[in-house]
Amino acid sequence: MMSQVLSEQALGVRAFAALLRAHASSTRRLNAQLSADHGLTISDYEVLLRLSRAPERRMRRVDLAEEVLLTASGITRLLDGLERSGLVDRGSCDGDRRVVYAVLTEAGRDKLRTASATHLVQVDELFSERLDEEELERVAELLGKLGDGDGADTACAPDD
Amino acid sequence: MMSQVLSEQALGVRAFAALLRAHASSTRRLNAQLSADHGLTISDYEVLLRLSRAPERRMRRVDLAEEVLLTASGITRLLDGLERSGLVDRGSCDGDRRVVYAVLTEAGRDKLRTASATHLVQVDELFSERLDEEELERVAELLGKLGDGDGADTACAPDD
DNA sequence: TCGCTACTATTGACTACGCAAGCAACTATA
DNA sequence: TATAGTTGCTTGCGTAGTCAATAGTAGCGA
Repeated sequence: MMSQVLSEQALGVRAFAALLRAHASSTRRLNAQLSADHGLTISDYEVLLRLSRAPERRMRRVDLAEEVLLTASGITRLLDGLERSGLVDRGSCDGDRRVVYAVLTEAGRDKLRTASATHLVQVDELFSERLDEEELERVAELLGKLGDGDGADTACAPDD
Repeated sequence: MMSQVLSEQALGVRAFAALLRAHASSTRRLNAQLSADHGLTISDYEVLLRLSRAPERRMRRVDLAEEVLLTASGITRLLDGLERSGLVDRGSCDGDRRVVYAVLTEAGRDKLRTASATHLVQVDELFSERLDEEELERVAELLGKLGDGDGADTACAPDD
């Protein structure tokens, strides 16, 4: 009776295994490239990117955390690093003194621009190497359904 | 001219972003469940699983590392934990004294069996909740192409 | 047999997170 | 206003994983 259940489960379980492998393999490669070329992790990049498209290039830390799927403490530490590198600044919020904005600096914008130039090419190389256009579209769509609830905009290039 | 390049890249880049979100969201949830219910991480589970299906329920550490996409040192530390918990044992290899087998113990088999009972259900719940059968098959296939080269057998249930 | 290179495994130092706990500031309720 | 509950952020501590360096073993060619 267990094996009955198991065979029904095989599909989801197989999909998960494939997800684990695809993620490990692609992030290892892209993270290595991004950090060698620019000293950034993928999460760093994602944060800079979100900030660059936010109004006034700033966001509350909670919101940022939610968008890049980190916890509150994760975002604090990540931003510590970006602040030390001068890519992000802190800004206070009139009207609610609990919140501390993360604000993209000029240096941060520059960094994002130069990092994008190589990173986006590398991402696309990796994926186009293995899937054709139709497949890429489909996999993005299906993975979107597996993401956390609100399928936020997931485009990955800075606006300008 | 940059924007030209960017629009061509959008597909792979979007797929990658979706992969990151889908992975973070599903592993966080499943890891939490697996560790709450059984004190195992997903990697622990994967290792126990591979061992359970290997001849004589044992594998060289290098091979294990490659299968679960960890580095050599990563496997050493992971196995340290499983050894401390008595789920895995060390075995030496006549003929090549460099290699140390990781051997699944009886306790390890039991653990894997009981963990599977809940874990597989949870994995499947998560995925079936969001994708139908045809979609699951398709996403597993596409993700398979993104995995590291040799698309090893990725089934996720113990044999017995 | 001696060295040379390749491979397996481990260790130390480090990073990137997560969780739980805590503080400070806001909101609501009375 | 007091009091209670909630939210935003930070901090201490623990864990999982990486990389670089090391040691032991294997196997080869001179």
